[in-house]
Parts: sequence; structure tokens; C-alpha cells
Amino acid sequence: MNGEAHRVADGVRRAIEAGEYEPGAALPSGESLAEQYGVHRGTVYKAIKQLAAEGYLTITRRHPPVVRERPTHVTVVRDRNVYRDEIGYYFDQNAKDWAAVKKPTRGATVPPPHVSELLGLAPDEMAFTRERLMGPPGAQYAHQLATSYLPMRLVGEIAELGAERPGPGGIYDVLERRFNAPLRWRETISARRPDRAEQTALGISPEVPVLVVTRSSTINHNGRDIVAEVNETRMAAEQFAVSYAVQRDASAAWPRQEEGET
Amino acid sequence: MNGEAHRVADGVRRAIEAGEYEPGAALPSGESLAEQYGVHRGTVYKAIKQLAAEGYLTITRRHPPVVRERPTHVTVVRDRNVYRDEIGYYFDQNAKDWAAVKKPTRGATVPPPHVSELLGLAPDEMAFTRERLMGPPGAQYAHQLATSYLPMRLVGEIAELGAERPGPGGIYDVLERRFNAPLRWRETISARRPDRAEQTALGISPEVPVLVVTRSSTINHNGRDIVAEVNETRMAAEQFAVSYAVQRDASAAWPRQEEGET
DNA sequence: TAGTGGTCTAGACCACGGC
DNA sequence: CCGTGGTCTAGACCACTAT
Repeated sequence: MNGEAHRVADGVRRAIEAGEYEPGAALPSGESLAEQYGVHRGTVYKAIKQLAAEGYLTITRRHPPVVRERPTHVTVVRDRNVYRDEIGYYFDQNAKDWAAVKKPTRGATVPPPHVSELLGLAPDEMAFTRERLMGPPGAQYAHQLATSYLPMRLVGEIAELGAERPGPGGIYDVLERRFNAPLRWRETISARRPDRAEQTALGISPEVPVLVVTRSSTINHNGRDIVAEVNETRMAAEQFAVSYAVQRDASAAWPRQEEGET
Repeated sequence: MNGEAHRVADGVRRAIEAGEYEPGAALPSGESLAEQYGVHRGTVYKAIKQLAAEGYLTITRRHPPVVRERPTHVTVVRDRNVYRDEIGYYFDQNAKDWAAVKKPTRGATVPPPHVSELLGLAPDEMAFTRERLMGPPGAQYAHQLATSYLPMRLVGEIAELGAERPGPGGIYDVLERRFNAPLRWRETISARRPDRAEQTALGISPEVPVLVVTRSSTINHNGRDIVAEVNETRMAAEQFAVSYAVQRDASAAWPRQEEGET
């Protein structure tokens, strides 16, 4: 794992951390770095890719690599509660004031397999989607990328769900009003490497993992529980973490009763 | 992004998925694959690295790549509760019957920065560690890699914490007995690329992200809350997900009172 | 000693953006 | 048109393993 590429990567990394290249500034071209370090351009290329994987650089075709803003270490973005303000439900107190980086888009696609399964759809069945890119005011890239999946059948029955603006409180209020029952949510967290769209939207390299929070919304309808919506939020794993308090099951009550202490 | 390397990767991937190579079997050497596809060996090398990144292969130095067991998609490993059985607390109902793949080790290291911060240690201060590799019975690789960090000061005061076997119920029971107070836990989830030790222990490539669950144990001592232990569990993100139910804050109670419905 | 993965150089070609 | 990143080939070298 040692070698010339490593030497170059270490040198450039140190230069970035020493502030020799400002965040947002472009690096010298591969050719000139090769000259500077006395190695072949291909070797520089590998070093640059490595640094992009570590989150130091964003690389674009036909433009020199750009130094990313300092990875602001881990920010907690969730806890185990859902809150409500005058607008509607929200799940993330930090992101409350975020704005859409781009106008939300609506469409229809075949959801990823685990989403289809949650919604009870056939693997190749289409779903209605709504996509939002959210970020703090003034951010260059989106920090979170959220896609909401709804069964076509449901959108057909309840026209407001497919509207450009479903009204105050969003689709969750529409659902609770329509079914006259409370929504229940479950969040599942995993991680994977980003696809092309996620790389572009979040400004990250293929090697930087994204944290995926899949939230399913369940509601009771005629005595049966149905999953009405699945929301998948993706964020760069190096910048975000998800946190929650652990709750004691009845079996773990304290103080404990039936244990003989010495 | 298209090219010869892609063609080779697609071909080999299809062969694996068609079952032409059994899980555990070795692939042909790079040289012979290069011949077979009519490309240069370096191109094959890139394709193989890509497939390893996708989780299909495990690559080892100087040995042909080995086909990994089919990534069994996402397995939920947590919910928001902590449970207790006759042995002690446990956080994961699925992993209840897992066994240690290797004998647990004890030692002392400088913890990662976020762990030091949680424990209230100086960035370069050492901590007592206990490391376990857990997996289902008979597994080739460990599925989860857990490290427990304790402040040296605490281990000095309470000798049982540093013992090879802290007794039934583990260190959590020791702490609750000693401080006569209940532990409280918080879990924070993020993801990153694995370091060398994690790659070896979990049998994954550098490009496959690991999910990191950091659990801090807080206990009240003389009226102050102290973080007595931090446990960091790592697992391959392609195989595991963490799931929990979302709870309604008081602001999000249902049915809602003060809203005029039309 | 032969064969393996892993790395590097040298040189070539392509697609595309900016001049 | 030139310069950029991105890719591929050809050929070399090394460290190590299996024989």
C-alpha cells in the first residue's frame, strides 16, 4: 500500500490541511503536480482519487479538482421523537430552518427493492415520487436528499397527495385527515456508496458513503395497517450521524427486583 | 465511465450471479482473465477492484480473488429498546445467540476523537479497551466488531471492570451495583470506510462502508452525570441496518386539539 | 523458481469545455 | 484549437507464496 501515489497523496493532503489551498479553490492540474513530485501523471491521478475518496476534494471532468469545505465532523441530525410546529410534523430539529436548494420535483419511478417491499408493491411496479434537496441557507451543495414514495393507487384515490403543494402540513396531514387515524413511523438506517445522482446533488465522490434513513409511515385503514408512504433521506456519512436514546424494555427495568445481590 | 474495465466487470459480475463461480471459490488469475477478455492485465485489475468494492469479491495479496457469500441484503439488528435476560442486558435480539469468533482482547489505546469527547478525555489520553468479534455460529468472518472504551481512572477505582471476566451481567451490572443507579444509553449511528483491521476482521474491501453504532453509557454519580463507557460496534453496511420506532413528542400528539378543520 | 497481486512509468487516445 | 480529466496498453519491477 506504500508507494509514490501515497507520497503524493500525503503531500497534497498536508498542503490542504495547512491551508495552502483554500476551500473552494482549484488544485494545480495533474500534469503540473506530476512535475512537482517527479512522478507520472497516472500516479498523480490515483493520489487525487484517493483524496477525493477521503472527502478532501471534489473532482469534475475536465476541471481541476476543487478543495471541499472542511468536513465539519459529525453532526447529530435526529433523535427518536417527531415534533410538530405550526406548519406540520418535523423529524429533525437541526434541519428545521433548512431551505430547498432546488425546486422539489414530482415524478414516477420503480422504487429501490426495500422500498417496494415496505409499500407492498411488485418489484417492477411504479410509485409516485416527490424529491427534495435540502440544505442550510446559502449552501453550495444540498446536505440532504429526500425522496418520498407513494403507491400510485393511493395518489389516484386522494388527489391532494399528488398536488404540487399538498397544503399546510404536507401529505402527512392529508393522510391523517383522510383516514382519521394517527400515522406511525419507523426509521431504518443503513449506508452505501452513492449513485451518480447523489454524487452530483451532494457534491461527493463515489467512494464517500452516504447514510440512508428510510422512514415508513403506517396508518390504520378499515382495521388494517397499511404503509402509506416511504421516505428515503440520504446524506454524506462523513458529515452526519443519527442519534437516539435507548429505552428500557420491561425486562430491563431498574431497580431490578428478583436478583440476589451478594 | 464506460470502457473495457466496465465490460470485464460486467462479465465477471454476471458469471458470479449466474453461479458459475461458487461462493468461496477462487477466480481465475488476472493474467488469464486478461487473455479471456482480450484486454491488458491492468484493466482486469481495475475491474476486479470495482467488484470487490461492490461486495462480490474479497481480494488478498498474492492470491486469486475469492467470491464472497451472497450479500444477504439488509438485516435489521436493533430497535430502540434494551432488554435483559438471565445473563444481562442486550441491545440486539437478533444477535442474542451469537458467539465470539475470537477470544475477546483487552488493552489500552487512544480512542477515536468522538469517543474521547464523549468520555471527557484529553485527545491523546489513553483508555482501557475490550474488543470482541461476534458472529453467528459457524461464520467464517465476524459480522460485528465491538470495542468498549472505559476511562483508566474508573478501571483503577473499580478493579472488576478491568478483569478478564467481569462476572455475570458484565461491566454494566458492575457499574449499576457500584454507583447504585441506572445506566442510560444513547446510540449514534454513522458510517465510514473501514480501516485495515476492520477489513480483515469483517472480510470486506476498503470501498465497502461500515456502519458504526456508538453507544454511550451514562450514570449518575454524586449528583453528576458521567459517561462511564463508550461502545463502538462496526458492521458491514451492505449486510446490516439499524431500525427504530419514532416516538411522538408532546407537540405532535394525536388527535390534535387546536386545529380548525374545514 | 515460477506465478501471483500490486504498483509505477511511458505513451497514447478520447470527450469535452473554454478560448 | 488547446488543456483538462479519464481511460487503456505495454512493459517493467517488487514482495511474497507455493512448489
